[in-house]
Amino acid sequence: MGRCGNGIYFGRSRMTAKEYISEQLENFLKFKHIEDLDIILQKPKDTKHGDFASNLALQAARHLKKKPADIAAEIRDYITIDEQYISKIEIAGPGFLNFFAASDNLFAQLSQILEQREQFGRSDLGKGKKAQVEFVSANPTGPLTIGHGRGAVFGDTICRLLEANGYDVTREYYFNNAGRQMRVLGESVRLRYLEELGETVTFPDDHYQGNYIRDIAQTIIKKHGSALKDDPESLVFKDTAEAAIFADIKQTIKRLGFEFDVFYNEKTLYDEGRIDAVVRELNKKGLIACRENATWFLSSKLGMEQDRVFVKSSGEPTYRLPDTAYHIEKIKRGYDLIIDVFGADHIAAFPDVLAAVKALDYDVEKIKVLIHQFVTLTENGEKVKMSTRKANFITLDDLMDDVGEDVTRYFFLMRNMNAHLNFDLELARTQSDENPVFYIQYAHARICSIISLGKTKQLSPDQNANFQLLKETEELNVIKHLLSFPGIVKASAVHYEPHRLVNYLFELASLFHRFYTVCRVVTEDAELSKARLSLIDAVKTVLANGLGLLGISAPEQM
RNA sequence: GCCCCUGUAGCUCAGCUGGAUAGAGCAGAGGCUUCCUAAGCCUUGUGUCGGGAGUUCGAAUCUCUUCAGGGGUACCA
Repeated sequence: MGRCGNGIYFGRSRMTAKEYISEQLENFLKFKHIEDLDIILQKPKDTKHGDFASNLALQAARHLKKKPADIAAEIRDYITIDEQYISKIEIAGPGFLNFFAASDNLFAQLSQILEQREQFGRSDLGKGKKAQVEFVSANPTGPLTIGHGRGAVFGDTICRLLEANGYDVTREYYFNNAGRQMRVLGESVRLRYLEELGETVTFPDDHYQGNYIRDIAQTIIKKHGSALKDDPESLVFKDTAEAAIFADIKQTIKRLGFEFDVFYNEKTLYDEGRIDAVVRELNKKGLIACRENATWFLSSKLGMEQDRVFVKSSGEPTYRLPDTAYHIEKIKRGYDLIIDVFGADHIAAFPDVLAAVKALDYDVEKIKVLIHQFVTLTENGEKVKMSTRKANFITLDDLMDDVGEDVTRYFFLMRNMNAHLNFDLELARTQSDENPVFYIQYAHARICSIISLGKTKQLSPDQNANFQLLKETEELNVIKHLLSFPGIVKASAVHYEPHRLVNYLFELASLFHRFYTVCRVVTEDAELSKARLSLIDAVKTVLANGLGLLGISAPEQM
């Protein structure tokens, strides 16, 4: 309502320039009896093309059978130029309509940023709605690695973006501590335990090789001595490992800057009978069959390529069955939005699961599956293959030790999630000073420094400063970019693409640095100084708000 | 074989619902500080937007096809 995309506010009016122009264009369409044409107002790349551009004349050419340029002229004459909103309209190129916003009203909006402060950029898009985001969800077999990092940071940032848009968000971690992996983990610990007690054992290749296994064995020795030596069935090994590894994972996640609200154990689904219920209900729909002692989900009846095994002939369910039960359980909890964050290796798993959920008449439209591509790690120009089992991995903690938490988060967020992330370890380690995150943070620190200098001269930012004095191109470019922040936050959330915000902040920092070299802020001219201090205070606000949404700190000095 | 993702400057990548001369960082070359942090700014070169066809006023963006890379296609998760 109050905010609108790239909208620019005008005075006390509740309508933005964009809304005003849209309304005028709608009226034109009605006047001409043209239907099914969308009004598209773009922010032109080139500032010479105004603040908003419309291609309406080009599109309407088909309907009206006239030249686009003539229609554009007709539209221009049709529109009432209310100087509260627009200063002029130009026709350019093949028939674009370029609208120029009235500058006085840019200033009114700038003032708004200083009034809204940390609220600026937030919206109530998801007000009253509950969202649940499931991510990381690594089984507790080892420390979180760089491979998990992307999903972790991406998931948390999605949560932050949803929260900024008014959603009530639950961060959830789903795990399974009962499968084959975990049995191997327990056995790995037991063998190391025996080794540490001086026994000679053969340690199989397919067991967990990492040093952390030995550490866990040591803690067991401290607590139990050699009492478990002849008890190969003891659950102490697995349980101790699970507890230790989970503690480690939680600590890593805390360091990344967030915490999970819920750790959901897959076992719960069995205990509550939800697994059996899924099979029973699907069976009622004729979607279950037994073949060769296994229970099959007849997904081919629902248009899937092939049927899938839900329960193996051994009696053990495949992952698809509990996943189905889990999603149904989440829907029953009453969320309006359910998000799964998966790595590309899970891409094949969800269509069958969603098909099963849908077959049982649940609303799968609420479920959004976000897939992020892999992180390919390179070191010395060579790809590093990572495997938790082989202990051939770099942990997230290692990474944060090397380059810091901020750089870690930034690195994982800066690229589109459906593109592979090429993580160059050497670059992250040795050239971290050149990382763009510092460029953005430096802009923030610089502003803090200037503002404190202003204070020594009794000059402070003021939302009622005389913004009319801001006339330089560099100043106006900064202001216009600031005003598009709410739209970026919204778009980043709606499309689940945090990298849009990353790019936005980088551009803002760039525009600020340019402004800084051209315009001196603190001068003998008190009025102008105040106006510029207020401007950079607004930049600082947006930088801090934006970095906050990415979980990256905004330092006061560097 | 089939499905999904990707292919844009030497390298790493942006490019929003198709729009007006395709952008940034790094790397290369050169410059800027009597003055608010030089972790900064400015100048400079680079493109068959993987190839081909189509849709249209207009395509890096949509459709088809083809090539290349990654992932999936298990009674593993």
